[in-house]
Amino acid sequence: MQQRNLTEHVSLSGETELSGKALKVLQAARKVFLAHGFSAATTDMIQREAGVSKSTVYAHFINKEALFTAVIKSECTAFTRALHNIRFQPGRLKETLSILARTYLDVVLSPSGLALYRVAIAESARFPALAHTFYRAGPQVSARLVADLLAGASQSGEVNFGDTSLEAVACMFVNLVRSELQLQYLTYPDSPPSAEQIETWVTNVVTLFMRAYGGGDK
Amino acid sequence: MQQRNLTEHVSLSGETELSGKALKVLQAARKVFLAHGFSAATTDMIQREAGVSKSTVYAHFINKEALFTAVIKSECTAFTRALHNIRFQPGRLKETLSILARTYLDVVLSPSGLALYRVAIAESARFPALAHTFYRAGPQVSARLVADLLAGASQSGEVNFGDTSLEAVACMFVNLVRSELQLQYLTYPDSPPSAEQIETWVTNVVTLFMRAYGGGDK
DNA sequence: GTCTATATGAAGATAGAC
DNA sequence: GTCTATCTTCATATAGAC
Repeated sequence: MQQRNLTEHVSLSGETELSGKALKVLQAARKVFLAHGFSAATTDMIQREAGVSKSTVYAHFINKEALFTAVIKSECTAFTRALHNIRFQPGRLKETLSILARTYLDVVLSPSGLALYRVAIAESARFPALAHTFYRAGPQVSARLVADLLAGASQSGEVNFGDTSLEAVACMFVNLVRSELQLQYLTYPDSPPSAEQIETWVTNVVTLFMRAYGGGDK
Repeated sequence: MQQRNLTEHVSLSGETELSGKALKVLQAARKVFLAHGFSAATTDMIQREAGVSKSTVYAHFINKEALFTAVIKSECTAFTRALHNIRFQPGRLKETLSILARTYLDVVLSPSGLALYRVAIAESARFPALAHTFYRAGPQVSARLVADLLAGASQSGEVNFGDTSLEAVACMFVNLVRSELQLQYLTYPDSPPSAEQIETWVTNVVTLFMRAYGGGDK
């Protein structure tokens, strides 16, 4: 455990209580770390952003690493929570996949979703455990969600995956939904994907999967 | 231009001449920046790695930013060159796509390919122009290569893309080939994807596309 | 161009009063 | 817990001799 004597259970989302200034520090750290990454962020920026003094920062977190860890873990938790808001009803697989894809992209392409990806990847050498947490909280959870959906469709005979495992299909789906738009946004941060671009991409991806696996038992 | 009086045309790959120590500096900078990113890398590391003094570094590059820019541009050029080594013959689309996918993954999952991606993304806010260069040199070139291949297959009636544009199909293909294994390697740098994992993934992806678009005119 | 030595500033972290 | 003031280290960059 790398925190100090916080009231308990840190969470940026305010699930739980933390003395006022500690929360301010954590929120400030979130903003600064997500914007600048670990190395380029300074404790001065965080302190200033939080409106507290340096020693208040260090009263709550033993050092910069601990603060970073707290922020990233908290973001991963929030990310997973956002994913679990994705709901779908069985039947009408094509529509369901489209909705799921759009909702997933909403999270992935949100400012904090994008920044979390960037920072987790950038710091994977220095913070390997955080990178693992990120993978499990994001890509892995998403693939699991899609796999559950596909399992239902498979049982009802709506789809036929041939020799490809259901998990592999789910994994391919989430990767394909995410990758190109995310990469474009990461490399052109000033030109976020337009709503039309997103819609076209989702349509193309869903069409690809329906052409390949749709049409039921063969 | 951010370099100083180099003999001419910097290139890490040794295309061209640069006074001995300047090349040493650039090679050292490559190693250090790709390993640590921009902020965590220090000119001390580079100087030590190159076996020269601080002032030798600054005799050739006006500052740390210029050195970083030179390194990343050079890596992007090398990346594109590696991609253009991908050759394929028309006909036998499925085999050709598999070969292309494996060769592409070879480049993307190489230590320098992976590091370039990580650093370009991590520093896209501070060096937007470099991020653009990276996107064009990597993902964009790859998609173009695949599009050219698919155009041939489409003309010969080997495939039918329905309402989806050829460029979109090519883009989806390279993204799907890359994304999952790259992300796994980025988040678990100590467990590179195994040969079997790569083979399975490529098979699944190629199968997906052949099921969706193969079988010729419909 | 290249070196040694150094100026200058900034960053992480702490001391000690309240 | 919180502040102001400060310690210490280290990073970028330069000066000046050869």
